[in-house]
Amino acid sequence: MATRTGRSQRRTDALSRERIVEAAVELLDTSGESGLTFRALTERLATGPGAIYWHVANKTELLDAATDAVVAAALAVRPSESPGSPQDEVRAVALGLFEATEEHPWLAAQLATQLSRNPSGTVAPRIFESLGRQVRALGVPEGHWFTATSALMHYVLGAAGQNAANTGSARALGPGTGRAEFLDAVSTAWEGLDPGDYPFTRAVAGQVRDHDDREQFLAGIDLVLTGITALSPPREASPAEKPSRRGGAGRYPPPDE
Amino acid sequence: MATRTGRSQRRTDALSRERIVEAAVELLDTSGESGLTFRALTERLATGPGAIYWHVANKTELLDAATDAVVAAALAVRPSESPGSPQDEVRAVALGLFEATEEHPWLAAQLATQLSRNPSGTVAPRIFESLGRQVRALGVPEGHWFTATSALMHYVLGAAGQNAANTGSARALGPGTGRAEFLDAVSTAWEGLDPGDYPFTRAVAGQVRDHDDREQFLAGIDLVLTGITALSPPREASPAEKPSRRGGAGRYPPPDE
DNA sequence: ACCTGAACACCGTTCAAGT
DNA sequence: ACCTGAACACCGTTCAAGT
Repeated sequence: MATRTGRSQRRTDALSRERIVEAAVELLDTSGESGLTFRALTERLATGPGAIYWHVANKTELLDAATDAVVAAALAVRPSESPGSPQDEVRAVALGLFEATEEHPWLAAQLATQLSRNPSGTVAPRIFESLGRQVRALGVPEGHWFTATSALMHYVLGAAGQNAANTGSARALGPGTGRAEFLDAVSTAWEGLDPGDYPFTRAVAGQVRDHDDREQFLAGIDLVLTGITALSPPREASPAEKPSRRGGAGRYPPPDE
Repeated sequence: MATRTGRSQRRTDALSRERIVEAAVELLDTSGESGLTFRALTERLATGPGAIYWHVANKTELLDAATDAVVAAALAVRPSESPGSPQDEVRAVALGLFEATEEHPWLAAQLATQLSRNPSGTVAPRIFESLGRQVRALGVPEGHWFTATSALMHYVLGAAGQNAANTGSARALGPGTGRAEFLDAVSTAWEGLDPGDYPFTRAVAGQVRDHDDREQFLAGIDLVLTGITALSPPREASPAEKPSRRGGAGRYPPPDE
Protein backbone atom coordinates (compact mmCIF):
# COMPACT_ATOMS: atom_id res chain seq x y z
CA MET A 1 0.00 0.00 0.00
CA ALA A 2 3.03 2.23 0.34
CA THR A 3 3.89 2.00 -3.33
CA ARG A 4 4.04 5.10 -5.47
CA THR A 5 0.65 6.54 -6.16
CA GLY A 6 0.14 8.57 -9.27
CA ARG A 7 3.23 9.98 -10.86
CA SER A 8 5.41 10.29 -7.77
CA GLN A 9 8.39 8.63 -9.38
CA ARG A 10 11.57 10.67 -9.20
CA ARG A 11 11.66 14.23 -10.25
CA THR A 12 14.01 14.92 -13.13
CA ASP A 13 13.47 18.58 -13.95
CA ALA A 14 13.78 21.24 -11.30
CA LEU A 15 10.85 22.67 -9.39
CA SER A 16 9.47 26.01 -10.47
CA ARG A 17 6.54 28.23 -9.69
CA GLU A 18 5.14 27.35 -13.06
CA ARG A 19 5.29 23.61 -12.48
CA ILE A 20 3.71 24.02 -9.07
CA VAL A 21 0.81 26.06 -10.42
CA GLU A 22 0.34 23.52 -13.18
CA ALA A 23 0.14 20.69 -10.69
CA ALA A 24 -2.27 22.70 -8.57
CA VAL A 25 -4.60 23.17 -11.53
CA GLU A 26 -4.50 19.46 -12.25
CA LEU A 27 -5.33 18.61 -8.66
CA LEU A 28 -8.18 21.11 -8.63
CA ASP A 29 -9.55 19.70 -11.86
CA THR A 30 -9.47 16.11 -10.71
CA SER A 31 -10.49 16.37 -7.08
CA GLY A 32 -11.95 19.81 -6.52
CA GLU A 33 -10.90 22.53 -4.17
CA SER A 34 -10.68 20.20 -1.20
CA GLY A 35 -8.32 18.04 -3.24
CA LEU A 36 -5.67 20.73 -3.37
CA THR A 37 -3.59 20.11 -0.26
CA PHE A 38 0.08 20.55 0.31
CA ARG A 39 0.43 16.83 0.99
CA ALA A 40 -1.13 15.91 -2.34
CA LEU A 41 0.99 18.55 -4.00
CA THR A 42 4.26 17.34 -2.46
CA GLU A 43 3.42 13.79 -3.40
CA ARG A 44 2.64 14.71 -6.97
CA LEU A 45 5.77 16.82 -7.26
CA ALA A 46 7.94 14.46 -5.22
CA THR A 47 9.19 17.06 -2.75
CA GLY A 48 8.60 18.40 0.69
CA PRO A 49 6.37 21.31 1.67
CA GLY A 50 9.38 23.55 2.21
CA ALA A 51 10.29 23.30 -1.45
CA ILE A 52 6.88 24.57 -2.46
CA TYR A 53 7.02 27.40 0.04
CA TRP A 54 10.27 28.50 -1.54
CA HIS A 55 8.41 29.30 -4.77
CA VAL A 56 5.00 30.27 -3.42
CA ALA A 57 4.15 32.39 -0.39
CA ASN A 58 1.10 30.44 0.78
CA LYS A 59 -1.96 28.55 -0.36
CA THR A 60 -3.93 31.70 -1.13
CA GLU A 61 -1.28 32.87 -3.53
CA LEU A 62 -1.21 29.46 -5.11
CA LEU A 63 -4.97 29.49 -5.67
CA ASP A 64 -4.79 32.97 -7.11
CA ALA A 65 -2.01 31.95 -9.46
CA ALA A 66 -3.98 28.91 -10.59
CA THR A 67 -7.06 31.06 -11.23
CA ASP A 68 -5.06 33.64 -13.09
CA ALA A 69 -3.35 31.03 -15.26
CA VAL A 70 -6.64 29.47 -16.26
CA VAL A 71 -8.30 32.79 -17.02
CA ALA A 72 -5.34 33.99 -19.04
CA ALA A 73 -5.40 30.78 -21.07
CA ALA A 74 -9.12 31.13 -21.66
CA LEU A 75 -8.77 34.68 -22.96
CA ALA A 76 -5.72 33.94 -25.07
CA VAL A 77 -7.27 31.28 -27.30
CA ARG A 78 -7.72 33.56 -30.31
CA PRO A 79 -4.54 35.63 -30.77
CA SER A 80 -5.98 37.85 -33.48
CA GLU A 81 -7.43 35.49 -36.04
CA SER A 82 -11.14 36.11 -36.41
CA PRO A 83 -12.03 39.55 -37.73
CA GLY A 84 -15.75 39.15 -36.85
CA SER A 85 -18.14 41.84 -35.72
CA PRO A 86 -17.78 43.31 -32.23
CA GLN A 87 -20.82 41.27 -31.22
CA ASP A 88 -19.15 38.10 -32.42
CA GLU A 89 -15.97 39.05 -30.58
CA VAL A 90 -17.92 39.52 -27.37
CA ARG A 91 -19.52 36.13 -27.86
CA ALA A 92 -16.11 34.57 -28.45
CA VAL A 93 -14.56 36.08 -25.32
CA ALA A 94 -17.57 35.17 -23.23
CA LEU A 95 -17.68 31.63 -24.58
CA GLY A 96 -14.00 31.23 -23.80
CA LEU A 97 -14.63 32.00 -20.16
CA PHE A 98 -17.77 29.92 -20.17
CA GLU A 99 -15.90 26.90 -21.46
CA ALA A 100 -13.10 27.47 -18.98
CA THR A 101 -15.56 27.12 -16.11
CA GLU A 102 -16.80 23.96 -17.74
CA GLU A 103 -13.31 22.52 -17.86
CA HIS A 104 -12.44 23.81 -14.41
CA PRO A 105 -15.58 23.68 -12.24
CA TRP A 106 -13.71 25.22 -9.31
CA LEU A 107 -12.99 28.36 -11.30
CA ALA A 108 -16.16 30.34 -10.73
CA ALA A 109 -16.21 30.17 -6.96
CA GLN A 110 -12.50 30.82 -6.94
CA LEU A 111 -12.95 33.88 -9.10
CA ALA A 112 -15.50 35.24 -6.66
CA THR A 113 -13.22 34.71 -3.67
CA GLN A 114 -10.18 36.06 -5.42
CA LEU A 115 -11.96 39.18 -6.63
CA SER A 116 -13.17 39.82 -3.12
CA ARG A 117 -9.67 39.38 -1.81
CA ASN A 118 -7.76 41.35 -4.33
CA PRO A 119 -9.86 43.26 -6.86
CA SER A 120 -6.90 45.20 -8.15
CA GLY A 121 -5.31 41.93 -9.16
CA THR A 122 -4.64 40.96 -12.72
CA VAL A 123 -7.65 38.80 -13.48
CA ALA A 124 -10.36 41.47 -13.36
CA PRO A 125 -8.56 43.88 -15.71
CA ARG A 126 -7.84 41.00 -18.07
CA ILE A 127 -11.53 40.19 -18.53
CA PHE A 128 -12.57 43.82 -18.43
CA GLU A 129 -10.13 44.75 -21.16
CA SER A 130 -11.16 41.92 -23.47
CA LEU A 131 -14.83 42.85 -23.24
CA GLY A 132 -14.30 46.60 -23.13
CA ARG A 133 -12.47 46.78 -26.44
CA GLN A 134 -15.52 45.32 -28.14
CA VAL A 135 -17.83 47.70 -26.32
CA ARG A 136 -15.80 50.54 -27.73
CA ALA A 137 -15.90 48.95 -31.16
CA LEU A 138 -19.68 48.78 -30.89
CA GLY A 139 -19.78 52.54 -30.93
CA VAL A 140 -21.00 52.98 -27.38
CA PRO A 141 -20.40 56.59 -26.30
CA GLU A 142 -17.45 56.92 -23.96
CA GLY A 143 -19.61 57.99 -21.04
CA HIS A 144 -21.23 54.56 -21.03
CA TRP A 145 -18.12 52.43 -21.51
CA PHE A 146 -17.75 51.58 -17.87
CA THR A 147 -21.43 50.78 -17.37
CA ALA A 148 -21.67 48.63 -20.48
CA THR A 149 -18.47 46.71 -19.92
CA SER A 150 -19.27 46.12 -16.27
CA ALA A 151 -22.70 44.81 -17.15
CA LEU A 152 -21.23 42.38 -19.67
CA MET A 153 -18.59 41.21 -17.23
CA HIS A 154 -21.10 40.74 -14.45
CA TYR A 155 -23.39 38.71 -16.64
CA VAL A 156 -20.53 36.55 -17.87
CA LEU A 157 -19.21 35.91 -14.38
CA GLY A 158 -22.65 35.16 -13.00
CA ALA A 159 -23.59 32.85 -15.84
CA ALA A 160 -20.24 31.11 -15.81
CA GLY A 161 -20.65 30.55 -12.09
CA GLN A 162 -24.03 29.00 -12.56
CA ASN A 163 -22.71 26.81 -15.34
CA ALA A 164 -19.81 25.65 -13.26
CA ALA A 165 -22.33 24.77 -10.60
CA ASN A 166 -24.26 22.62 -13.01
CA THR A 167 -21.19 21.00 -14.51
CA GLY A 168 -19.80 20.15 -11.12
CA SER A 169 -23.04 18.72 -9.87
CA ALA A 170 -23.57 16.71 -13.01
CA ARG A 171 -20.16 15.14 -12.51
CA ALA A 172 -20.89 14.51 -8.86
CA LEU A 173 -23.92 12.46 -9.86
CA GLY A 174 -21.43 9.90 -11.06
CA PRO A 175 -18.98 9.55 -13.90
CA GLY A 176 -20.61 8.96 -17.21
CA THR A 177 -23.90 10.38 -16.03
CA GLY A 178 -24.48 13.23 -18.37
CA ARG A 179 -25.95 16.64 -18.18
CA ALA A 180 -29.29 15.30 -19.32
CA GLU A 181 -29.81 13.29 -16.16
CA PHE A 182 -28.74 16.21 -14.05
CA LEU A 183 -31.05 18.68 -15.75
CA ASP A 184 -33.81 16.17 -15.42
CA ALA A 185 -33.18 15.98 -11.69
CA VAL A 186 -33.23 19.76 -11.28
CA SER A 187 -36.33 20.02 -13.41
CA THR A 188 -38.08 17.41 -11.31
CA ALA A 189 -37.00 19.12 -8.11
CA TRP A 190 -38.43 22.41 -9.34
CA GLU A 191 -41.67 20.76 -10.35
CA GLY A 192 -41.95 19.49 -6.81
CA LEU A 193 -41.73 22.93 -5.21
CA ASP A 194 -44.62 24.38 -3.27
CA PRO A 195 -47.22 25.64 -5.76
CA GLY A 196 -48.09 28.55 -3.52
CA ASP A 197 -44.57 29.81 -3.04
CA TYR A 198 -43.02 28.99 -6.40
CA PRO A 199 -45.62 29.26 -9.15
CA PHE A 200 -43.26 30.80 -11.68
CA THR A 201 -40.37 28.44 -11.06
CA ARG A 202 -42.70 25.48 -11.39
CA ALA A 203 -44.12 26.84 -14.62
CA VAL A 204 -40.65 27.10 -16.08
CA ALA A 205 -39.33 23.78 -14.79
CA GLY A 206 -40.05 22.14 -18.13
CA GLN A 207 -37.82 24.58 -20.00
CA VAL A 208 -34.99 23.63 -17.67
CA ARG A 209 -35.10 20.03 -18.72
CA ASP A 210 -34.28 20.44 -22.35
CA HIS A 211 -32.39 23.68 -22.66
CA ASP A 212 -28.90 23.84 -24.06
CA ASP A 213 -26.51 25.57 -21.68
CA ARG A 214 -24.45 27.17 -24.38
CA GLU A 215 -27.44 28.40 -26.35
CA GLN A 216 -28.89 29.78 -23.16
CA PHE A 217 -25.68 31.54 -22.27
CA LEU A 218 -25.38 33.11 -25.71
CA ALA A 219 -29.01 34.16 -25.67
CA GLY A 220 -28.27 36.03 -22.46
CA ILE A 221 -25.23 37.66 -24.02
CA ASP A 222 -27.34 38.81 -26.95
CA LEU A 223 -29.87 40.19 -24.52
CA VAL A 224 -27.22 42.28 -22.80
CA LEU A 225 -25.81 43.32 -26.17
CA THR A 226 -29.25 44.53 -27.18
CA GLY A 227 -29.35 46.66 -24.06
CA ILE A 228 -25.88 47.99 -24.76
CA THR A 229 -26.69 48.87 -28.34
CA ALA A 230 -29.60 50.91 -27.04
CA LEU A 231 -27.06 53.12 -25.27
CA SER A 232 -25.66 54.28 -28.57
CA PRO A 233 -27.12 57.35 -30.25
CA PRO A 234 -29.63 56.20 -32.86
CA ARG A 235 -27.78 55.99 -36.20
CA GLU A 236 -30.56 55.97 -38.71
CA ALA A 237 -32.98 53.70 -36.91
CA SER A 238 -36.40 54.68 -35.65
CA PRO A 239 -36.02 57.71 -33.41
CA ALA A 240 -39.38 57.09 -31.77
CA GLU A 241 -40.25 54.53 -29.06
CA LYS A 242 -37.48 55.62 -26.75
CA PRO A 243 -39.33 58.01 -24.43
CA SER A 244 -41.72 55.21 -23.55
CA ARG A 245 -39.17 53.83 -21.12
CA ARG A 246 -39.41 55.42 -17.67
CA GLY A 247 -37.60 58.56 -16.56
CA GLY A 248 -34.37 58.13 -18.47
CA ALA A 249 -33.53 61.69 -17.56
CA GLY A 250 -30.72 61.49 -15.05
CA ARG A 251 -30.07 57.80 -15.26
CA TYR A 252 -27.44 57.73 -17.97
CA PRO A 253 -25.71 61.05 -17.60
CA PRO A 254 -23.46 62.07 -20.47
CA PRO A 255 -19.74 62.22 -19.72
CA ASP A 256 -18.97 65.62 -18.37
CA GLU A 257 -15.99 65.26 -16.04
CA MET B 1 -6.04 35.33 30.12
CA ALA B 2 -8.59 32.62 30.78
CA THR B 3 -11.38 35.05 31.54
CA ARG B 4 -14.51 35.04 29.45
CA THR B 5 -14.00 36.62 26.08
CA GLY B 6 -16.93 38.15 24.27
CA ARG B 7 -20.36 37.06 25.40
CA SER B 8 -19.45 33.63 26.70
CA GLN B 9 -21.20 34.13 30.01
CA ARG B 10 -23.64 31.37 30.83
CA ARG B 11 -26.19 30.26 28.41
CA THR B 12 -29.75 30.75 29.58
CA ASP B 13 -31.88 29.74 26.63
CA ALA B 14 -31.47 26.38 24.98
CA LEU B 15 -29.40 25.79 21.90
CA SER B 16 -31.18 25.50 18.59
CA ARG B 17 -30.33 25.31 14.95
CA GLU B 18 -31.65 28.81 14.57
CA ARG B 19 -29.42 30.25 17.26
CA ILE B 20 -26.41 28.47 15.81
CA VAL B 21 -27.02 29.81 12.33
CA GLU B 22 -27.51 33.28 13.76
CA ALA B 23 -24.20 33.10 15.58
CA ALA B 24 -22.53 31.80 12.42
CA VAL B 25 -23.79 34.78 10.43
CA GLU B 26 -22.48 37.15 13.09
CA LEU B 27 -19.08 35.52 13.06
CA LEU B 28 -18.96 35.63 9.27
CA ASP B 29 -19.91 39.30 9.27
CA THR B 30 -17.31 40.32 11.81
CA SER B 31 -14.35 38.16 10.88
CA GLY B 32 -14.99 36.75 7.43
CA GLU B 33 -15.16 33.17 6.30
CA SER B 34 -11.96 32.21 8.06
CA GLY B 35 -13.45 33.55 11.27
CA LEU B 36 -16.17 30.93 11.31
CA THR B 37 -14.62 28.04 13.22
CA PHE B 38 -16.19 25.57 15.56
CA ARG B 39 -13.98 26.86 18.38
CA ALA B 40 -15.18 30.42 17.91
CA LEU B 41 -18.72 29.13 17.63
CA THR B 42 -18.57 27.05 20.80
CA GLU B 43 -17.06 29.95 22.68
CA ARG B 44 -19.72 32.36 21.50
CA LEU B 45 -22.49 29.89 22.29
CA ALA B 46 -20.87 28.61 25.48
CA THR B 47 -21.00 24.93 24.56
CA GLY B 48 -18.90 22.14 23.19
CA PRO B 49 -18.59 21.06 19.56
CA GLY B 50 -20.76 18.02 20.18
CA ALA B 51 -23.72 20.23 21.02
CA ILE B 52 -23.45 22.00 17.69
CA TYR B 53 -23.14 18.73 15.82
CA TRP B 54 -26.38 17.64 17.40
CA HIS B 55 -28.22 20.41 15.52
CA VAL B 56 -26.11 20.67 12.38
CA ALA B 57 -24.59 17.90 10.29
CA ASN B 58 -21.30 19.63 9.43
CA LYS B 59 -19.71 22.92 8.55
CA THR B 60 -20.90 22.83 4.96
CA GLU B 61 -24.49 22.54 6.05
CA LEU B 62 -23.94 25.38 8.48
CA LEU B 63 -22.56 27.64 5.76
CA ASP B 64 -25.43 26.74 3.47
CA ALA B 65 -27.93 27.52 6.20
CA ALA B 66 -26.29 30.86 6.89
CA THR B 67 -26.35 31.74 3.19
CA ASP B 68 -29.94 30.69 2.84
CA ALA B 69 -31.02 32.67 5.89
CA VAL B 70 -29.38 35.84 4.62
CA VAL B 71 -30.79 35.47 1.11
CA ALA B 72 -34.26 34.76 2.43
CA ALA B 73 -34.10 37.86 4.61
CA ALA B 74 -32.91 39.96 1.68
CA LEU B 75 -35.80 38.85 -0.51
CA ALA B 76 -38.41 39.18 2.20
CA VAL B 77 -37.94 42.87 2.93
CA ARG B 78 -41.05 43.98 1.07
CA PRO B 79 -43.92 41.62 1.93
CA SER B 80 -46.30 43.08 -0.63
CA GLU B 81 -46.27 46.78 -0.04
CA SER B 82 -45.10 48.58 -3.16
CA PRO B 83 -47.34 48.16 -6.16
CA GLY B 84 -44.74 49.61 -8.61
CA SER B 85 -44.14 48.63 -12.20
CA PRO B 86 -42.50 45.27 -12.96
CA GLN B 87 -39.31 47.16 -13.75
CA ASP B 88 -39.38 48.80 -10.35
CA GLU B 89 -40.05 45.46 -8.71
CA VAL B 90 -37.04 43.94 -10.46
CA ARG B 91 -34.92 46.85 -9.25
CA ALA B 92 -36.19 46.36 -5.72
CA VAL B 93 -35.44 42.65 -5.66
CA ALA B 94 -32.03 43.18 -7.20
CA LEU B 95 -31.19 46.00 -4.84
CA GLY B 96 -32.18 43.83 -1.90
CA LEU B 97 -29.63 41.23 -2.89
CA PHE B 98 -27.09 43.90 -3.71
CA GLU B 99 -27.42 45.41 -0.27
CA ALA B 100 -27.25 41.99 1.34
CA THR B 101 -23.83 41.42 -0.19
CA GLU B 102 -22.83 44.81 1.10
CA GLU B 103 -23.86 43.90 4.63
CA HIS B 104 -22.43 40.39 4.34
CA PRO B 105 -19.31 40.54 2.17
CA TRP B 106 -18.85 36.77 2.43
CA LEU B 107 -22.22 36.16 0.77
CA ALA B 108 -21.28 36.33 -2.88
CA ALA B 109 -18.44 33.83 -2.81
CA GLN B 110 -20.53 31.62 -0.59
CA LEU B 111 -23.41 31.76 -3.02
CA ALA B 112 -21.11 30.63 -5.81
CA THR B 113 -19.78 27.71 -3.81
CA GLN B 114 -23.18 26.69 -2.54
CA LEU B 115 -24.76 26.79 -5.98
CA SER B 116 -21.98 24.63 -7.31
CA ARG B 117 -22.48 22.19 -4.48
CA ASN B 118 -26.21 21.95 -4.47
CA PRO B 119 -27.98 23.77 -7.29
CA SER B 120 -31.30 22.17 -6.48
CA GLY B 121 -31.14 23.79 -3.06
CA THR B 122 -33.55 26.43 -1.92
CA VAL B 123 -31.56 29.58 -2.58
CA ALA B 124 -31.52 29.47 -6.38
CA PRO B 125 -35.27 28.94 -6.74
CA ARG B 126 -35.88 31.71 -4.24
CA ILE B 127 -34.04 34.29 -6.33
CA PHE B 128 -35.29 32.85 -9.59
CA GLU B 129 -38.90 33.04 -8.46
CA SER B 130 -38.66 36.63 -7.25
CA LEU B 131 -37.20 37.82 -10.54
CA GLY B 132 -39.24 35.53 -12.75
CA ARG B 133 -42.60 36.81 -11.54
CA GLN B 134 -41.64 40.26 -12.73
CA VAL B 135 -40.42 38.92 -16.04
CA ARG B 136 -43.84 37.40 -16.54
CA ALA B 137 -45.46 40.66 -15.50
CA LEU B 138 -43.38 42.45 -18.12
CA GLY B 139 -45.24 40.58 -20.80
CA VAL B 140 -42.32 38.51 -21.99
CA PRO B 141 -43.63 35.58 -24.06
CA GLU B 142 -43.51 32.31 -22.15
CA GLY B 143 -40.90 30.81 -24.46
CA HIS B 144 -38.41 33.41 -23.25
CA TRP B 145 -39.17 33.27 -19.53
CA PHE B 146 -36.29 31.02 -18.69
CA THR B 147 -33.77 32.94 -20.79
CA ALA B 148 -34.84 36.33 -19.48
CA THR B 149 -35.00 35.34 -15.84
CA SER B 150 -31.68 33.52 -16.02
CA ALA B 151 -30.02 36.53 -17.58
CA LEU B 152 -31.32 38.80 -14.84
CA MET B 153 -30.25 36.41 -12.14
CA HIS B 154 -26.79 35.98 -13.62
CA TYR B 155 -26.27 39.69 -13.87
CA VAL B 156 -27.44 40.24 -10.30
CA LEU B 157 -25.23 37.49 -8.92
CA GLY B 158 -22.21 38.65 -10.89
CA ALA B 159 -22.65 42.29 -9.96
CA ALA B 160 -23.37 41.49 -6.34
CA GLY B 161 -20.23 39.42 -6.26
CA GLN B 162 -18.16 42.24 -7.63
CA ASN B 163 -19.71 44.63 -5.17
CA ALA B 164 -19.01 42.33 -2.25
CA ALA B 165 -15.44 42.23 -3.48
CA ASN B 166 -15.19 45.97 -3.37
CA THR B 167 -16.93 46.30 -0.03
CA GLY B 168 -14.73 43.69 1.54
CA SER B 169 -11.54 45.22 0.20
CA ALA B 170 -12.56 48.69 1.23
CA ARG B 171 -13.06 47.44 4.76
CA ALA B 172 -9.77 45.61 4.68
CA LEU B 173 -8.02 48.90 3.92
CA GLY B 174 -8.81 49.81 7.48
CA PRO B 175 -11.89 50.71 9.47
CA GLY B 176 -13.20 54.12 8.72
CA THR B 177 -11.45 54.23 5.38
CA GLY B 178 -14.28 54.68 2.97
CA ARG B 179 -15.15 53.51 -0.44
CA ALA B 180 -13.68 56.67 -1.93
CA GLU B 181 -10.16 55.79 -0.89
CA PHE B 182 -10.61 52.28 -2.16
CA LEU B 183 -11.97 53.33 -5.54
CA ASP B 184 -9.14 55.79 -5.79
CA ALA B 185 -6.67 52.98 -5.20
CA VAL B 186 -8.23 50.76 -7.86
CA SER B 187 -8.40 53.66 -10.28
CA THR B 188 -4.75 54.44 -9.73
CA ALA B 189 -3.81 50.79 -10.14
CA TRP B 190 -5.66 50.64 -13.44
CA GLU B 191 -4.01 53.83 -14.64
CA GLY B 192 -0.68 52.16 -13.97
CA LEU B 193 -1.37 49.17 -16.21
CA ASP B 194 0.70 48.51 -19.29
CA PRO B 195 -0.50 50.89 -22.05
CA GLY B 196 0.10 48.27 -24.70
CA ASP B 197 -1.88 45.52 -23.01
CA TYR B 198 -4.63 47.50 -21.32
CA PRO B 199 -5.52 50.57 -23.39
CA PHE B 200 -9.25 50.33 -22.74
CA THR B 201 -9.00 49.68 -19.04
CA ARG B 202 -6.64 52.63 -18.65
CA ALA B 203 -8.97 54.86 -20.63
CA VAL B 204 -11.81 53.99 -18.29
CA ALA B 205 -9.87 54.16 -15.04
CA GLY B 206 -11.09 57.68 -14.42
CA GLN B 207 -14.73 56.60 -14.49
CA VAL B 208 -13.94 54.06 -11.80
CA ARG B 209 -12.83 56.73 -9.39
CA ASP B 210 -16.06 58.61 -9.08
CA HIS B 211 -18.80 56.18 -9.95
CA ASP B 212 -21.57 55.32 -7.53
CA ASP B 213 -21.85 51.58 -7.01
CA ARG B 214 -25.58 51.58 -6.63
CA GLU B 215 -26.21 53.81 -9.65
CA GLN B 216 -23.88 51.61 -11.64
CA PHE B 217 -25.66 48.47 -10.54
CA LEU B 218 -29.07 49.87 -11.41
CA ALA B 219 -27.84 51.13 -14.77
CA GLY B 220 -26.80 47.56 -15.53
CA ILE B 221 -30.19 46.28 -14.46
CA ASP B 222 -31.88 48.75 -16.78
CA LEU B 223 -29.61 47.62 -19.56
CA VAL B 224 -30.68 44.01 -19.09
CA LEU B 225 -34.31 45.09 -18.79
CA THR B 226 -34.00 46.87 -22.12
CA GLY B 227 -32.75 43.67 -23.66
CA ILE B 228 -35.58 41.71 -22.07
CA THR B 229 -38.22 44.13 -23.27
CA ALA B 230 -36.90 43.62 -26.78
CA LEU B 231 -37.93 39.98 -26.48
CA SER B 232 -41.57 40.95 -26.29
CA PRO B 233 -43.59 41.13 -29.48
CA PRO B 234 -43.61 44.74 -30.66
CA ARG B 235 -46.78 46.37 -29.32
CA GLU B 236 -47.10 49.33 -31.60
CA ALA B 237 -43.45 50.22 -31.94
CA SER B 238 -41.36 50.20 -35.09
CA PRO B 239 -41.36 46.71 -36.61
CA ALA B 240 -38.24 47.40 -38.68
CA GLU B 241 -34.58 47.29 -37.59
CA LYS B 242 -34.79 43.80 -36.12
CA PRO B 243 -33.41 41.61 -38.94
CA SER B 244 -30.16 43.57 -38.83
CA ARG B 245 -28.94 41.44 -35.93
CA ARG B 246 -27.20 38.23 -37.01
CA GLY B 247 -28.90 34.90 -37.62
CA GLY B 248 -31.76 35.25 -35.20
CA ALA B 249 -33.43 32.29 -36.86
CA GLY B 250 -33.06 29.48 -34.39
CA ARG B 251 -31.77 31.53 -31.51
CA TYR B 252 -34.98 32.18 -29.64
CA PRO B 253 -37.15 29.24 -30.52
CA PRO B 254 -40.80 29.55 -29.58
CA PRO B 255 -42.13 27.16 -26.93
CA ASP B 256 -43.30 24.03 -28.65
CA GLU B 257 -42.88 21.16 -26.21
C1' DA C 1 -33.48 14.18 23.68
C1' DC C 2 -29.77 17.03 24.32
C1' DC C 3 -25.23 18.19 25.79
C1' DT C 4 -20.01 17.60 27.45
C1' DG C 5 -15.27 17.52 26.30
C1' DA C 6 -11.34 14.68 25.45
C1' DA C 7 -9.37 12.56 21.49
C1' DC C 8 -8.20 11.82 16.43
C1' DA C 9 -6.88 12.65 11.80
C1' DC C 10 -5.60 16.14 8.86
C1' DC C 11 -4.09 20.55 7.24
C1' DG C 12 -1.22 24.93 6.39
C1' DT C 13 3.01 26.72 7.76
C1' DT C 14 7.69 27.15 9.88
C1' DC C 15 12.48 26.44 10.30
C1' DA C 16 16.91 24.46 11.39
C1' DA C 17 19.59 21.79 8.67
C1' DG C 18 21.41 20.19 4.43
C1' DT C 19 23.45 20.70 -0.63
C1' DA D 1 19.90 29.48 -4.31
C1' DC D 2 17.16 25.72 -3.61
C1' DC D 3 15.48 21.81 -1.17
C1' DT D 4 14.50 18.34 3.02
C1' DG D 5 11.42 16.80 6.49
C1' DA D 6 10.34 16.89 11.30
C1' DA D 7 7.60 19.73 14.21
C1' DC D 8 3.78 23.03 15.60
C1' DA D 9 -0.60 25.16 16.00
C1' DC D 10 -5.08 24.77 14.51
C1' DC D 11 -9.18 22.86 12.52
C1' DG D 12 -13.38 19.74 11.56
C1' DT D 13 -15.33 15.75 13.36
C1' DT D 14 -16.25 11.71 16.42
C1' DC D 15 -17.88 9.37 20.36
C1' DA D 16 -18.21 7.41 24.93
C1' DA D 17 -20.14 9.33 28.72
C1' DG D 18 -23.25 12.16 31.20
C1' DT D 19 -28.09 14.40 32.31
